Amino acid sequence: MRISPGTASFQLVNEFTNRVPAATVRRLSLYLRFLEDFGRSGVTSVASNALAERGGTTAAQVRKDLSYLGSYGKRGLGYSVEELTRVLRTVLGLDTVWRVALLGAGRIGTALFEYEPFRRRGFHITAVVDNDPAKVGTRLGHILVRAEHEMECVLREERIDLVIVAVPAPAAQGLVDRVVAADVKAVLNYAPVQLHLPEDVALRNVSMLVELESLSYALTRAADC
Amino acid sequence: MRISPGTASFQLVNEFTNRVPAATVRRLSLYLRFLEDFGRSGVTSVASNALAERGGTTAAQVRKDLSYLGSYGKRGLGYSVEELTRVLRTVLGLDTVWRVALLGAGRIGTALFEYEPFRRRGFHITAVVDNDPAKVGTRLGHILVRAEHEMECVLREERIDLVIVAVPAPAAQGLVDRVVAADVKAVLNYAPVQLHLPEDVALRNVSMLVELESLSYALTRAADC
DNA sequence: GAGTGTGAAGCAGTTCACAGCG
DNA sequence: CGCTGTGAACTGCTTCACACTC
Repeated sequence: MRISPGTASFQLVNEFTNRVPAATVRRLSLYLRFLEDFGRSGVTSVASNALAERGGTTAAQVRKDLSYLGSYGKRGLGYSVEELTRVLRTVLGLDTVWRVALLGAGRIGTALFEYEPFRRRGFHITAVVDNDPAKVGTRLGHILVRAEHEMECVLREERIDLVIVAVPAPAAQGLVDRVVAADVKAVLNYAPVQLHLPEDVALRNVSMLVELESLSYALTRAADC
Repeated sequence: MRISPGTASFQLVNEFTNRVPAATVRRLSLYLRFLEDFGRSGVTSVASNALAERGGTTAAQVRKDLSYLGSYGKRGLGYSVEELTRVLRTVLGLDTVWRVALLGAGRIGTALFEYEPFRRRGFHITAVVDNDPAKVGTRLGHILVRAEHEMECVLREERIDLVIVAVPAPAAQGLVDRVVAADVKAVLNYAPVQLHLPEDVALRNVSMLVELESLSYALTRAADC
């Protein structure tokens, strides 16, 4: 039930990485960010309540979350910043470089393309596709914008792992159908539509409007109490 | 237990709008989008399973969600597209114009500023603040970019309801502290930090990285099974 | 003593199943 | 007969509390 603790190049066993609740996975992302900050400021050991305070949760939550990965804490002391950073990177799959294609080079697409932290985390946008003839052939950074009808070729040539959808809503479903056919297994969707795709393709939706509207709901509620 | 159904300008009673689960609120946003689509294509009545199919949930979920708002369905028939659209707009607080300030006119800020759907939904960005002297005094669309030190004035003058934070991570907390002091009650945070603010201020975080990293986790899991 | 790891309890959101109405 | 509305069962996440270890 315990991963050999002293191993330098440890291997995460399936039993642990299996069945980590989705809510926990999202928090692991945050913890990793905090750990990196702590590391930069020279902290070597961190307790669950420090992570909790930083992330707006409780210490119990942090410990439970981390316990899904194994036993990396030292009782009476906390967690080694360096070790835990390494573990989280591995669990989240951030040891690899992921090859990402950006579909849609409009406002949002361009902003995403230029968003530094993606690259720092190993998400390399190595292909950009757009259907606007005025854009095809131009460059985003040093990446050539390719025509939409070439997408299948591009996905194959660049061995794309993951696709970011930043095209207008009506175009999105048709495009991801082709993406799925080209055997890509992960889609990050910024288009304001609900995409339908097979079970084995991972999908996350980022909706700018949903968040704003939930704030609007909160404001309305606050107003009449 | 029932809101008088025939009233043209109906009023939503507190008992209903109270305690709608957050998860439901987010789905209501989606349903509203679908209803507007249905409306545009001339559909006048829609059943729970149609909404469910469109939104990737189940019919039971849709009915449960809508039941928090009252009884707007007709048994054997479904929901009136027009009526339900109206109800959702009201519940989500989209009958009002919300006055929004954008903090940070960088890549993300600019992209958000130019994102059309915000305005269509009644979120009007009426102020932009940045601390880069090169940007202050220029215009984003027809909005003058103001200096960061003027923020309090701007928030007051423009009677801002809601703030979008799109500044670099290190600047974010200091800025929202001032925003909170200026009595703004809602914050949409795009900066990659966990913000700490009083209970009575609504906060939503949009993290580009968290979503990508949860996909990365999913890809890693998929690979070794 | 300080702080982890974890069963068990508690809570919230989802799904089921069916009575009830149009 | 079709489809809603909803208590009841269920599932899964969070919190608690405490034994355990460094």
